[in-house]
Amino acid sequence: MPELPDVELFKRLAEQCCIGKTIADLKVADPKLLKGVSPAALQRQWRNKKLRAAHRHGKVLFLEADSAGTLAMHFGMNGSLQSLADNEEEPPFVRLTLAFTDGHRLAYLNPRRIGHVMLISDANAYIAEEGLGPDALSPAFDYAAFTAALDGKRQAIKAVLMDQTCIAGIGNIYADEILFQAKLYPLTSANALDEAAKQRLFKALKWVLQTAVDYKAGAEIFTDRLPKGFLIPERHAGGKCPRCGAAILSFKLGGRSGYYCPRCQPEPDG
DNA sequence: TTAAGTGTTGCTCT
DNA sequence: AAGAGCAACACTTA
Repeated sequence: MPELPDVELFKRLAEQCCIGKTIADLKVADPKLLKGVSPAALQRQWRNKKLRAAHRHGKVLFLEADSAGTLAMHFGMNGSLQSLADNEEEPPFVRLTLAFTDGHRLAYLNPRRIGHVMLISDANAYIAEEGLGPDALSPAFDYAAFTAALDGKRQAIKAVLMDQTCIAGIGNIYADEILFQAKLYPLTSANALDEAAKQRLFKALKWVLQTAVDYKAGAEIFTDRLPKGFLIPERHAGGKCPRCGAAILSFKLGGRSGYYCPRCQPEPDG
């Protein structure tokens, strides 16, 4: 479920096991996911180069190789990154593999093949071309930047939170969580929020994303723990509000399902 | 067996 | 012109 917190963990994984190491080989198992370069050309360019750095902007992970460009990885609906030990068997759905000279591999998985891996010259150029807004967790995205991002937006606040050109990193699930923690009705128009609501929303945005990163980083693989009081585990039909126990309701926005607590997140005036 | 699903894009209709 | 809705993408899981 790669929204910002998940991609942040992929970035840390890459930093822990790959940065500064030399790429012995690069294998593209699924050319359809590769954009802007052919598998053969990428392999030629990246072989014997060092992986210099990993960066993240919103939901995109950047892997930077010494004098061989940067890979921009988008994980789509359910892609992931895994580190594989020397003789560890490859899991299903691996679409691209970096093999290092120390024997371990970094695998990009994507079961449903929605997503892409693109070779670019520079992360900032990619961000500008894609029109991505500021990264939701970057310190530069402060309260002033947040109110500026919301300025003049008449859409539902949830739609604005998920709009990657407005704020980068928030998807369907974390948008619901942030609105729940801020006690805001998801379909309220963004320009109907008063100062107090905006401040609550900004605090919830930073707190939810940072907390999710911290908890996931501390959790064992596959346990995916979240602190008490999060909506996410109850985010389904029949769920109960973790704060007040009311039945969680669902709604649709732009074809996506959303969930909220009608008691904690009441509809304004209605 | 059918439907829903974490993301994005592009088209259509207001 | 902006905004909303929808299908499509490819495939798994409930």
